[in-house]
Amino acid sequence: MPHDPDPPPAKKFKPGSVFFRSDYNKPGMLLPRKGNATTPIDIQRKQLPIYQAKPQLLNQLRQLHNAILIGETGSGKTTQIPQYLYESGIGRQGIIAITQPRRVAAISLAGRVAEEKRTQLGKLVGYTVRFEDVTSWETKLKFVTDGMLLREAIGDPLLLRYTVVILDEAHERTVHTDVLFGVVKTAQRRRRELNKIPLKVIVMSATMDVDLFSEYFNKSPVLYLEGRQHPIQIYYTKQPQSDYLQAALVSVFQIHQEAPPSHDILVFMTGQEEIEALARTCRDIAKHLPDGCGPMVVIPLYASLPPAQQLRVFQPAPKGSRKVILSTNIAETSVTISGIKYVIDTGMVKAKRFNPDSGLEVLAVQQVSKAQAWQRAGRAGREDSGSCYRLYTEQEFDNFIPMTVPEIQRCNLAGVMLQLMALGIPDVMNFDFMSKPSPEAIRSAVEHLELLGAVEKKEGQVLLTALGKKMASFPLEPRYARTILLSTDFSCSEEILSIVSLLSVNSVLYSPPARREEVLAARKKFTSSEGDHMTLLNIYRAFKKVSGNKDWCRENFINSRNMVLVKEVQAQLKEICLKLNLKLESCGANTGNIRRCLAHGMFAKPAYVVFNELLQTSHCYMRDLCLVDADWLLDAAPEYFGRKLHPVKR
DNA sequence: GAGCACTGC
Repeated sequence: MPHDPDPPPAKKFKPGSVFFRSDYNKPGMLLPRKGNATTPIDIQRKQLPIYQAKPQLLNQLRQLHNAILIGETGSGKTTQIPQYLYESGIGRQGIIAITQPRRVAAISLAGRVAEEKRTQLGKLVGYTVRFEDVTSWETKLKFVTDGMLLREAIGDPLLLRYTVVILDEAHERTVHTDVLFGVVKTAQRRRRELNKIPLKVIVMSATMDVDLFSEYFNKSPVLYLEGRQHPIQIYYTKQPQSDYLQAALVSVFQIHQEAPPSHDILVFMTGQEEIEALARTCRDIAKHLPDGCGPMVVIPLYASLPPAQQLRVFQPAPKGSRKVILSTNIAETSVTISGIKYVIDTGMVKAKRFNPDSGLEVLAVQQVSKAQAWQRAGRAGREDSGSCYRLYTEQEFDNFIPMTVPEIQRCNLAGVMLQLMALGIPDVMNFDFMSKPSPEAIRSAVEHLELLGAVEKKEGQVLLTALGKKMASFPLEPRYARTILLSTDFSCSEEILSIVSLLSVNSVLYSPPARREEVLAARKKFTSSEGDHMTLLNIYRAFKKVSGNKDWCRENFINSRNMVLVKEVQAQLKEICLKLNLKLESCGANTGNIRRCLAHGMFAKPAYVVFNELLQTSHCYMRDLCLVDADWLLDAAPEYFGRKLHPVKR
């Protein structure tokens, strides 16, 4: 069956990685249709594919309590459906919420819809994300991150302010979306039982595999919307590739030698190190290309890159040059780059898993799912038709798992379980998850919460303690929340608030490997013999002393963006502490108190150090260590350490 | 002496 009707752009560079063609036959595709920036906004709205379906769509949505909506990128579903509902009076008694997994999406979508409604953002149309609430009493269409709506549900489990909740990007299956599924389903049922205004739930997905959604929401009907995705030609390798990096390199230069220079290439890879290595190799080879082959601009893209360098992916390459972007899966959803004509998919991704027995997190390279491979391919067809070169055979693709395992089945559930309890869910052990986590993962999470004193078991029931209730009010991992709550006992709440803020954002340290010596020299100034936490605290204090000066950050290899985030988190945590009447005080030079407090909050592993993270990559790592005394640990959790340190012989 | 995908409250 496989044949080779249309060989790849070139095979001059190195034979052996020839692709053959397969038809891109995902449903719901339209031929290219160009948008027009000068078209008035209400005409633009009517040109969207969804506009044709508006009457039937509203008819259906008016009657249904639940609906699943499949719409591809460009269908206009996210911006139009909330407006259609509002304009036709559906859900007028309350607010229509549209959830998004990402902050930027919530913010920009709200901006777009406000513009279409010709109103000021924050009036009829608004958004709520962490640290930012642009809504008012007038707001009827509210874009919100799923995590934010979940937090809101702790104060109002029936979501009574809302008449419609639209869960967008549901196919991504973030932990927050998954928990929300259960929360809205419960709220719907309870509101019916209590004779309150009904809650309409619309689940929106960009992929076809929605049986689970439909099944979960009482076999609710599935509605289809045409998108504006352009055709994408898929190519597979004829033979399995033993070295996907080598295969990627060959493919980049094959395309480079044949395709017009204005056609940019996006390569999906797994991480910073291999991206930087391949970038160097590409640049070296590009210097020695035959005549007639244009120059190449190679741009790495991954999340830990400083913002200024991330922005380079949006700059067009100089005329006659080709842009080649080497990216992690950040370009799958979070960063959208225009002008991509070719996608090269290595078929690999780095993903985190959690082992509930050992408490060990594993970050490892693995194969992508089919859904993820389609998502990657789709990045080539955003403005025009494109091509996707898969560095694996069609048989290999057939053996990929259909969908990425939902995050809720891969992560530490301690925070999720605590949140469910705070929501007043009666039987958390048997919560109605759409995709159930393993019983071990649930049990391990509840045990962890028990050790932290957040829950207690009574007559087979798991109950939230007063401490647990306070812990749930912090937007933090439970152990961090507990550490803060304990800090008043050690008179060091000021310091602990700073340290927990530092630990709860991505690293504030920026360490370009090429400048290793300089980095070490700069860091030395802040290093504390008492451990990483104290070092971080030193850095934070120095940062505040210079009022967050950006030059200072650059000179000291500090990531200023993350540092600003630390400040915002710290302010938020402080506010919560004040609401809980927690005394804020500093321990001054008595740093032993800080470490003692850390030991009490984060004791969950071997004695003598407490750590921030236990992670397995090529080796097993403990990150962010802090020296503690063994008897502090025994003092913190006598039962736990009595068992772990002196195992009973049988 | 080597290292860490991506979000979010």
